[in-house]
Amino acid sequence: MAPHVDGAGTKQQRGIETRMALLEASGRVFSRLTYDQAKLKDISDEANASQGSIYFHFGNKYDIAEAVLNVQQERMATTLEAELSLGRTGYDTILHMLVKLATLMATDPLVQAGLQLVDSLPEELRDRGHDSYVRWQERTQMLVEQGVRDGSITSTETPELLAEIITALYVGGQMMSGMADRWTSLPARMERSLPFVRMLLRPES
Amino acid sequence: MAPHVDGAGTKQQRGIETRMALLEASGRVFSRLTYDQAKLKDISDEANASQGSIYFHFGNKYDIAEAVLNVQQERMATTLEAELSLGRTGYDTILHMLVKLATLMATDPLVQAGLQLVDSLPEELRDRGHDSYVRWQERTQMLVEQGVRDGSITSTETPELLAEIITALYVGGQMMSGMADRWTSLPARMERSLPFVRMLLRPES
Amino acid sequence: MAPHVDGAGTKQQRGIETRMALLEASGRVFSRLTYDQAKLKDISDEANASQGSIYFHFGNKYDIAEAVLNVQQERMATTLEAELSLGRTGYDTILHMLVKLATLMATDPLVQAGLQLVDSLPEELRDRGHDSYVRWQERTQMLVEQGVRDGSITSTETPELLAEIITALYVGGQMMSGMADRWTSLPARMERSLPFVRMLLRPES
Amino acid sequence: MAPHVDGAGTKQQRGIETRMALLEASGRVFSRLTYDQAKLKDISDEANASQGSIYFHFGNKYDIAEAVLNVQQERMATTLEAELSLGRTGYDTILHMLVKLATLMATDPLVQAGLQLVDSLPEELRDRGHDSYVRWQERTQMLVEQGVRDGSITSTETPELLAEIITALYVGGQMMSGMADRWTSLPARMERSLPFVRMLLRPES
DNA sequence: AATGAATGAGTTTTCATTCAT
DNA sequence: CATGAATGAAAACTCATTCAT
Repeated sequence: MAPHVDGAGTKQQRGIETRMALLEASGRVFSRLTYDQAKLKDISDEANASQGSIYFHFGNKYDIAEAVLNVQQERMATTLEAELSLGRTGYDTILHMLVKLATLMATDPLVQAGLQLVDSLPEELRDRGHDSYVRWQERTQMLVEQGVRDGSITSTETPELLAEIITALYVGGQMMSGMADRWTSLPARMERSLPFVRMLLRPES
Repeated sequence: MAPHVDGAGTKQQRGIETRMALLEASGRVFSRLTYDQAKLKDISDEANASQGSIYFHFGNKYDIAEAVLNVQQERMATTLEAELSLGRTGYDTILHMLVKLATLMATDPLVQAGLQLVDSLPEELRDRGHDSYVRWQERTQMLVEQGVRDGSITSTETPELLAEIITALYVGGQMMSGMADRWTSLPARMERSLPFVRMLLRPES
Repeated sequence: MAPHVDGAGTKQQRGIETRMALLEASGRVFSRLTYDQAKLKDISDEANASQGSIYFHFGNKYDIAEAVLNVQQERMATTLEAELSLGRTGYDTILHMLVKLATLMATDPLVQAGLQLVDSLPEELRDRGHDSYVRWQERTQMLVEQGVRDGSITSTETPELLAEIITALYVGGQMMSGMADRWTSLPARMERSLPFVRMLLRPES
Repeated sequence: MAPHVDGAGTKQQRGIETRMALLEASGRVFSRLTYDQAKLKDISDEANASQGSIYFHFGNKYDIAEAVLNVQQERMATTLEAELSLGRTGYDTILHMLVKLATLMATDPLVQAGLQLVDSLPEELRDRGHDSYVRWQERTQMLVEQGVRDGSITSTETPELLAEIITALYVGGQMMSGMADRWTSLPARMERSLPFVRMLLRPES
């Protein structure tokens, strides 16, 4: 069974390496260019492989973009999971989460590719990208609710509204720093935002 | 000499109408699709005109996208100017500006097209789009400084930081509502954010 | 509306000419080569047109093959209709029909293309080609039945069987002469077969 | 030296099995698809072998198609030889031959593959396929001549014409039943045709 | 012998742009 | 001014063939 039918179909060491090289090359290319601007030749050149190898490993352009999106979502989910598993208060988790995600975005080209890709994808995939933003806000809302329960969050606003504001703040910061310097400045920017997130969640203090 | 060279030439009635129809059709098409996804045929069909007419009126694809971007920036600038000319305090101006821009984005397809277009454009134009976000933040910063001078803003944070936060909040909200329902919900969303902007600018109150 | 959406969409004289040139070029090419062996470049070269023009007029390879098939079926149907409308006996009509179709196949490259194309087409289209053979046998059966009614056919075999035999004889002759000399010999071959068809339909005489 | 060069070399058991599996898989695949539609991957998958193995055993695509053609012609020749060696009259041999070949075609996928393959092959091979139809007609003519000599055939038509008619009838039947149900119905169809072949060869009776 | 991986030439398709009327 | 037609260069995709293990 050809690898592109099932990511785990790869049988030989060399195949695994090429597949990964292609994926990382895609990350670098898609983090600079839109789906349509990026040519398969750009990717295969960047990976020092042939154009045919993309077909062998991923099937077509759409599918390699999807693979990139999957990796991005996995890595972000993993980062999130790691924060959630530490047993901290809702409040602490939110603040740490913002910083950790910012750092991930600032350093991981595959994650950046996912971010950049979202709004240039063919319809179906773009919707998948949008969904991930919605789920992100939902996750934030759950953390706010947890924070209210554990007393670490004292705001009397609804968790829904607080999550909406925090998400907007985060997403906006991500956009602005993406435009400015390809997310390099995102962690610093996020640090600067934290006092306001605190003010939002614990207004009295 | 062709209209696209001679911006204010001897346009006849029919020509003006076609040009406008094409521009508005571009707005509708580009607000749904990226620069590359949108085909000139989509636009000419949407405008009930021929593909050739686009070349007569705009020169090429790049130029019609640029025209859309120009219209968007004009309309946003006009809206802004209108708010600035009312002689209100910096604080009031900022709040009103946020709401007015949200309403504009929610209703004007050409403005939406500009928003959607930004991150799928060829390099040079994309940079122009990015610049407009930077100028927006600068404008906000100036308004904050004005608010500090006129006493309507009492925060002790630097105007630069305040402007950064407000801009991120706005941009993030715009992204989220664009994804959710093509900006329909943006005005309502912005209203919900205002209390936080107040808290930001006048923390004691 | 682009011509390839609707064959009748062509609006200008030049367009009509190019479309026809492409169709006839397709006939010549497809009568020599299978669907896959024939390259679009062969067709556009043969028609002295650009490859893009095929896209403009027909949309894609599949559709130009379908257009060829349609023309073949039309021309054969027209020939058939002409014979049927003469008000002859069933017996006479069958004999004349065989000869007329043989002549058509021997002379019309587009009809030949249809014949040659049938068994190298993508699945769906191939089935359409097969259907036309089935309908042909049905038509023959109807003529036999008519001949029995009008007394011109005296065989006591079932019309179904007679039609099956005649059709096989015809189809086999068409195959053999197609292989031998691209259908040039088909009319002569058909003439040689007629006595046997007579013997079949009027055994006593 | 590789098997495909050394037809009778030191094949090991495993090699023989793989080669045969590939050949039979080719039969199944080529009986459904044209030369170009059939991909080597289809064949190796069908044989549960690797693509590479085809090259070891057959050299290339052209050669595996040729091997299929060879097997088809061998099997048909063998069937024919068996009938010829029974010392029957020309008349009896012809009738039995038609039935036996029909049965072979109805049951042997490799023979079916040869039939289907003929008119989609690259030029040179296709000609070989066509030749086999010509030789078939010649063989039939020889049998008619034999029948005339041994008195089992009483028609006064020339053996050439009789052979032409019988071959056309056979080939046509084969085409029609191939289209209808992949040759399943061919033996029954042939049985139905026999009375007419009799009428052809012995008109008085 | 066999396999999975890799290659690259060939083909179709796409579509911005140009052209003739 | 406008249109439909035509073009050709650029891409994606396909897949027979070769390669390394």
